[in-house]
Amino acid sequence: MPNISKYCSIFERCSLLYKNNVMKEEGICGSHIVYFFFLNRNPGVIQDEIGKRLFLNKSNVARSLKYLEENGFIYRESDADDKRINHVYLTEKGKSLIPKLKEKIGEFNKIVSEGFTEEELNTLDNMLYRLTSNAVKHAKNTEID
Amino acid sequence: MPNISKYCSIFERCSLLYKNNVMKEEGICGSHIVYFFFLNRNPGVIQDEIGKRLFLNKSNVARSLKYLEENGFIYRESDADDKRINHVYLTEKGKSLIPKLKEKIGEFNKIVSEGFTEEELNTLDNMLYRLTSNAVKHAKNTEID
DNA sequence: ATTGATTAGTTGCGTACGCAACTATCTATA
DNA sequence: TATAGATAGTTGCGTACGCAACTAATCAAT
Repeated sequence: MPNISKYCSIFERCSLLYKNNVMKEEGICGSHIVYFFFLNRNPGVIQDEIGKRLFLNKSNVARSLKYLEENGFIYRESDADDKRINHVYLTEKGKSLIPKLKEKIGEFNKIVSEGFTEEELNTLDNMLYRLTSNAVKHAKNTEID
Repeated sequence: MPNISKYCSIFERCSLLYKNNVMKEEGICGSHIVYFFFLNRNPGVIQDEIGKRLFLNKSNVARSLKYLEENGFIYRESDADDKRINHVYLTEKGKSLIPKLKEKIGEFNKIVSEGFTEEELNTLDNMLYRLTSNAVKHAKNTEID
């Protein structure tokens, strides 16, 4: 596997550049997109879980959610039984952004998957899941989303 | 391609964590490794070219090379005909680190490629090259290494 | 019930990165 | 040969990230 790591690294930088550009007009950063999708699928999830599933340090989760809350995209509710816990939800404003995000990400996906068959993309997705699971397991012994 | 981007992002973070850990004792950061390999293959390359091939902003190239030079891993020679240009080379100290780096990266590769056949890894490498080339071409219209 | 360990979340600090503005050169054209 | 534009590299600034130390709350074991 001569260059897998390098390609992931370069792809990730390109990806963030693209996302930052197209999301600027929505008032969010490229790095926020994963939170929108994750919260859309998992309303009420707690911060700690977000970090574990997305393999993000909880300090980054705290900072990103702070921004998203201050700008009205999400809200947090303290758990009734355990006051340490915050449940996180998309606001209506946050939910209303989902289609736009999907559209923009779809455009990017179309660009980078040029020349790939549907089957190849599924294979790639599956391989990257396995590769990343191995890496995550080795690093922290957790499961990714 | 539901999650390719997310997996690349997570994999990249795991990868950097691992590299930073194992390279600490060598006095370099995980992010420096690509420079060693690139300079080993391309002695005398100029900074601008490094940035283009590795898809790194030239400001980062300048900063990383400054560190590597100050710590004796590389040296730079001004071009005889064009004083703007720096040719970059590994020093003996830098070259002597290459086998160690290969060994450490090899260990990481072994971990993350658990469960993959040789053929699958070649397929993955090829697909990631194509994916990343598409992304890079779209972002900057350059070729990666 | 008290106290020590654990857990969720926040914050300060350091590193990696991109962008824009800058300097110093080189090139082209007039 | 002036001078405007292009090019290689550097630096200041802002963002994304991880780590470690912190607070507040909960749990467990006596």
